Amino acid sequence: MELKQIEKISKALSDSNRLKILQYMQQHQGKMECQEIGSFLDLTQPSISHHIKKLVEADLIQPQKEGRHYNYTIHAKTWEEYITSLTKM
Amino acid sequence: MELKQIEKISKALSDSNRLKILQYMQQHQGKMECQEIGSFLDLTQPSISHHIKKLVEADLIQPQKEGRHYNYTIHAKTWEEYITSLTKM
DNA sequence: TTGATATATTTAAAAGTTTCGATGTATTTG
DNA sequence: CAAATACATCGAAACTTTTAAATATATCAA
Repeated sequence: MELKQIEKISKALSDSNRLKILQYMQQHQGKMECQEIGSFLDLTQPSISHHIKKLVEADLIQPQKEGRHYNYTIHAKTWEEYITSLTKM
Repeated sequence: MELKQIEKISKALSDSNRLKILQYMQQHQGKMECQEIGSFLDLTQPSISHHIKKLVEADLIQPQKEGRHYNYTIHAKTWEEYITSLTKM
């Protein structure tokens, strides 16, 4: 994995709201809907949207549109590659 | 590992200059002197000092004073705990 | 002790991030 | 089609990070 990508993923992981989103996803079979987040994070909808975007851009989660919802799933491959890169580093 | 600590370490890893410092250390038996960094990173001495401080504060590296130098070693325990926390998350 | 070397700290500017209100867009429902 | 729902985008304020110049401190060497 490229250094720039490691940097990007680390940046995505460097905010506790985003870590909480990821934790929540893991506790729900790696899936969640966007609106669920509002109920456990004290943030407005645009802020949540911003955080999710960072996670998507880092390729840590993948969005799937389902009607007017989005469903997000953890992207295990990126996750593994990141961990592998850190381990080798 | 606490969420706040994961956040802090991720933040420390979210800058390519700091990643390069860590890579350099790994390629040199987990050790390096501060001045060596100036020769491969295009940064001034205060900037390098700042980056090293971030890594020390995240407990990713440990400073040891030797004369007028500092020697830094990678702190394997923190590294492992961080990776374990991510894996479990 | 004086000068040189290695690193840290302070200060300030520039750049980036986070947050929210307002508004926009797409999709479903009535 | 109009209203409601889910999410995205824009714009601006507040805050944080990165960087470097200037300065400080500690250690070694002569």
